[in-house]
Amino acid sequence: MSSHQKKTFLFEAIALMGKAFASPRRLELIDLLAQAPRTVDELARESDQSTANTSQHLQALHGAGMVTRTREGTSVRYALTGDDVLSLWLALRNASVARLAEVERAARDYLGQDVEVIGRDELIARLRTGDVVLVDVRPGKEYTAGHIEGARSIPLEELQERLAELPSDCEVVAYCRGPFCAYAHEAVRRLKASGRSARRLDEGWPDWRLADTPTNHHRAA
Amino acid sequence: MSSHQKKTFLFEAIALMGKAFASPRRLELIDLLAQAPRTVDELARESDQSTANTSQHLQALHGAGMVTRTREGTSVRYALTGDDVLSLWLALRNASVARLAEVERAARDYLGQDVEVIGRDELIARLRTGDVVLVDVRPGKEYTAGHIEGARSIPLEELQERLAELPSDCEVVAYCRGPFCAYAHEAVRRLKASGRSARRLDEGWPDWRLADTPTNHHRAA
DNA sequence: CAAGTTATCAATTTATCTATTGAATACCAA
DNA sequence: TTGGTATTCAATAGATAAATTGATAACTTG
Repeated sequence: MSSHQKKTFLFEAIALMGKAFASPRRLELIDLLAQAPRTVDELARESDQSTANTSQHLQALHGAGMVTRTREGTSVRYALTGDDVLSLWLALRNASVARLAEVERAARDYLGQDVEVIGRDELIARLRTGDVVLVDVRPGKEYTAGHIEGARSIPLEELQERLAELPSDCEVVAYCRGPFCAYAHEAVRRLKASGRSARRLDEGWPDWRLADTPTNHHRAA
Repeated sequence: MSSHQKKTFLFEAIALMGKAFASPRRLELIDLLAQAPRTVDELARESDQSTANTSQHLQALHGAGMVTRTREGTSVRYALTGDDVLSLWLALRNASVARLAEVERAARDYLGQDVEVIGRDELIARLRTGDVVLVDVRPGKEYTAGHIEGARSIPLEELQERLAELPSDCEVVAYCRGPFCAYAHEAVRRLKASGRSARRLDEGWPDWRLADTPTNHHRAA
């Protein structure tokens, strides 16, 4: 076999993983799994597609080495294989918004009116001085699977009725799944409508966690 | 338009970039562009495919925001859009070899017998004490487009006849395009066959350069 | 402006991918 | 063992993508 043919096989093998990113449906599944492992059924409901279809996409992802599957009684729980895969997804997400105007437009359209943001460094400083309260507005299960240290969980759905839990004399910072997730945007809008001072963290939990472990993200986990 | 429909549009937009990674031919082009900008004709020759086909793939990459095109007289020069795209490609390459056995196998098969490697940190230390000579065995144009500081250019093709240029009393370290490039492997094998002490650097020029600028690779360049 | 090079376009064929449907399988609990 | 739930399989139709071919357009040089 010629040398160039061998090189062709190599690129074909890499493309096995590349193909996994070619379908919007699969990207949506990856995005959900980036927050927490989930069963097929949960994924199907949350991504609004049929169970059979979801299962097939998950098998495609499994074939590309991007997710692991674990049987749990009657259901099967899928999870991202490791931080290298997570970081790959985040890199794609960030590059696409930086380089494709249509992504930027679609994101603005989905997220609605932008709200004031706070960056990582400022948040860390303000958490240290204690004049800010950090709120995780994702669903409870995702908070349980992992969250920023010092954050309290108030899922967006419960925000309205649990307003009293938040001290009224200090600023609220909300975060959610990431820059393309609407939860934190909506939370800040609601908080402001209730007369609170609020901003959203400009990154989500996966971004925060990866930045916290500054190992080389090119490598395997 | 419903909220979920807007989210669907967002993922469809991101998939525009994801699709770019779905074809082995395109990956080969990206890999070449990761070293240095090139014209359509050069890319077609180096990736061993027709000019028309190459041009079409390049247009696909351009549509995905991953390459820029510049007319230069009678030809058109393509280049990767920025470091975020480069780092995305490296992340895919590294994740695929870590997670897919077929990539690992295809790589081993293409690269042949493995040779001794040296890591980044050790190389830096040895360069400081001066008891090692670093050689860039990529084609001259790629060296010109950028190389590791302190490296000298001896393209693999010329290695045999230029052996005398290398001091015989110190170890030689060779590097090339990256871990999937056969040049450094072959260079080390030839050097050893000539009785030299030689190892290959375990990363290529793009990897080295990105690691040197420890900005967050998730962000745009 | 004519000739030659480089790149792109347009049309076609072939191959691959996606979503849907309905059936089949694996597991749990009674 | 039986019934119920969760997941996967198999088959199909529809949609997309890839490589090839030959023609066209853009530019440079003589």
